[in-house]
Amino acid sequence: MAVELKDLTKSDENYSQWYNDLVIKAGLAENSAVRGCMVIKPYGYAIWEKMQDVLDRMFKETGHENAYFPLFIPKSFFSREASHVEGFAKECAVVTHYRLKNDPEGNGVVVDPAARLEEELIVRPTSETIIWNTYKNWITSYRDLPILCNQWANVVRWEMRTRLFLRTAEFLWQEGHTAHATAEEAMEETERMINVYKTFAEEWMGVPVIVGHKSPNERFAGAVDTLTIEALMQDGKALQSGTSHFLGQNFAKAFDVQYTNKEGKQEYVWATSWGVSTRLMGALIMAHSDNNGLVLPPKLAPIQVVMVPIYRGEEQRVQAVARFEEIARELRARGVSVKIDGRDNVRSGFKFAEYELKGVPVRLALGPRDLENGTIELARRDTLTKEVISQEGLADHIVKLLDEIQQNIFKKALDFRNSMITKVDTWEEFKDVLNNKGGFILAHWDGTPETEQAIKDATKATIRCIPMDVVEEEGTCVFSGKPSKYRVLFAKSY
RNA sequence: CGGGAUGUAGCGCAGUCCGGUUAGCGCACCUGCUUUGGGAGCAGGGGGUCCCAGGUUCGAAUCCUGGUAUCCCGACCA
Repeated sequence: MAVELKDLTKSDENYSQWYNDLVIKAGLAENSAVRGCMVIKPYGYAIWEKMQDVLDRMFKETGHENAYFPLFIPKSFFSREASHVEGFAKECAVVTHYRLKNDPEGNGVVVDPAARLEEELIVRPTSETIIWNTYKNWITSYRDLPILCNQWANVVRWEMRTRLFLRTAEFLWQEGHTAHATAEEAMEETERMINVYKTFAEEWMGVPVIVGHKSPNERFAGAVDTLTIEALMQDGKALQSGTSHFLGQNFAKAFDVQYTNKEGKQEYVWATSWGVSTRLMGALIMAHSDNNGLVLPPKLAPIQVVMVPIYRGEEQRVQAVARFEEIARELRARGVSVKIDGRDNVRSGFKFAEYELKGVPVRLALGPRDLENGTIELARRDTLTKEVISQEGLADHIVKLLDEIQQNIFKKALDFRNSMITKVDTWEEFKDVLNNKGGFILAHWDGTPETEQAIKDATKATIRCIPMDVVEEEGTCVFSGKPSKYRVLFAKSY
């Protein structure tokens, strides 16, 4: 069971190996027999479940309901919205047959050629098409609007190269799909949901994000406008962590979804869609982890406090565990999730290292000395500090401490992120910062897709977003020298 | 689909150039004893289609031919 993490040398290509190593060794996930697909292990899934719980609650608080739509989408649906199919067609898994049969030559089973589907089915890469095909039947009058649905599901995008959590062929996510009577209402919804994501990322994951509009090049296929939250990882690369799209009337027109307004006139419905995925797990890991492993924010940690008894002989072990049981009861009564690790077949030092690797925020150790003195050893994962304190008032202390850790983790990530936003005004500076410092770059851009593409070709950096709080400012494009009205956010990204 | 590399025990690797005992090492696993306030020590033990197929040879993990799988770098992307 002994696992050792390679030393993390940030900002070079070792980081991705280190990340991979960490995900596997911390027991979050591993590669599966199917190329590009991932097995999420119980510990990783427990974190995802917590994320789901919180998000689901936030969606419901903003008026949404859950529903479920089919995994398979008839191929013809994809032809309806031209730019949508262009964005997704290349990476879809296609079902062509519905039956296997025994190989006449005796080599196991083969696809039965007689069982060819008349129309192929696409395994959903996203559900706009099947959902809008359904909404058509749900909507006839303004009284039917708005429709505010969310779906928790898996989707498949046949990516060429995959990375655990960040990009897998199949991934878990939620996708909200809403239908509105007016453009204003749909735009409000688009903004509302990106702000839900921002709140979740910052207050629960402890990951600061920048909210903004995607440039046309980076926009979702089929959207009129895409809002994004962009996070910064410790190696200086950006990670798109959630998106919310204003779809205009594109899908309503493609699927002929009209409603009768108060004046008795037929109008097309306005749409939004928004989603976050298990990629958030990647963001969580890469935003906070250190050389000892994961650092989980208390609000999402499956285990918030772990207790490790120190003992010599069975009698001492039982005593320590018994005292831990009492403390655990007090903590659980305060809503803290606790694990007592009374295993006798690994040593305490091993357990310390193991829970650090797994990112448990607080660790308590209790031995004969403590039992005698009424003290206990408390270690913080975020600062890697430990202190011996009195058992008096321990539960209340820990509740406060968990809160403090949550804030500290966020602050640390925020300070780092802020230190990695650089304003540049020349192309030389741009390249220099990108190569030697990394992080976000605020620079003027002439607003053309051609320039954006040229910058990408030259440096691999893309426009992550045009920040919401952008300030109007006269300037010249860092690449083309043409006039620009504001700075946009560039970075290399995952 | 282009460029590069690698397939040897559950994992990580050495051995391959230069063919030659019974294929080896670290971790993990099993047994026993001693240990236990930061990843224990000693002793013993189990586990192999050396990726697959064919060829050369007295003899192949090693050489040759073909296949196949995986990984990395590009293009694609939440």
